[in-house]
Amino acid sequence: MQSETVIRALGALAQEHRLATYRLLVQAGADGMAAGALADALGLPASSMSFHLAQLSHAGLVTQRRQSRSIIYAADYSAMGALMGYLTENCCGGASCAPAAPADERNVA
Amino acid sequence: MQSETVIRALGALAQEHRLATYRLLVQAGADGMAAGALADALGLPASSMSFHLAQLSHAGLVTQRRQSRSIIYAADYSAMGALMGYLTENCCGGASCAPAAPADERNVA
DNA sequence: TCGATATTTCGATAGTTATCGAATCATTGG
DNA sequence: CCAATGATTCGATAACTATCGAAATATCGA
Repeated sequence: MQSETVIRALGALAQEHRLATYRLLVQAGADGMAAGALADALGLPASSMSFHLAQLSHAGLVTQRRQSRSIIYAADYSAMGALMGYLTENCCGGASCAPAAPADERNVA
Repeated sequence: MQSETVIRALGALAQEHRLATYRLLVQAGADGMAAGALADALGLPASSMSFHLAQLSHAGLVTQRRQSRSIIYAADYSAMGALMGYLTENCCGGASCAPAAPADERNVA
């Protein structure tokens, strides 16, 4: 994982509505949730929700698929796993302050 | 860990210079590095470096101590550990996509 | 105390990000 | 094919963030 990718992922999660969105999608699991359902749940106008979903999507944190008129978003766990791996590798110099992640994709940004 | 704290930490790391700074501090370990040394290493003017260090500090990711004329910054691993814990708890609904963290500070943002 | 060194604070400016209504696009049911 | 529904794109605006020089603050050595 490259630092630019990491920065995009961190930046995507570093916003109230997007962090809440991501958490809802994690809870929803593989079924995911439609953009409109997310907007309702968070009390956001559709255009704002769409803006935030685009950020999460661009950061690779969520996937999208169309189901009839709705677009269903779902959390992409592998991206979060990669992010966790990067943070772990770059925290405590790999000796790990929190035991986690694969540990052989060592990365010098 | 509260979501506001999480957002601040994520936001602090979601910036090229600050991520690089944090990585240098992780490598430096407990000895830490002086603000000026960090500025030199990253090729940033002192005032910009100071700005970024303040963000990291405000997010609780680094500690600071004065040593004579210099101010030494060091990575605070516990904050990163807490962040990792939060992300893990809120990723895969705690079932963990990347096995990590304490796991009993369950948190509903 | 004075001058030099290390850092932070201030202030101006440029760039980025968030917000949200209106317009547009895509899909479905009748 | 048309109206309705679900979502995105556009455009304007407000808010926040980054940058960096100059000025201010703290510490040390002579």
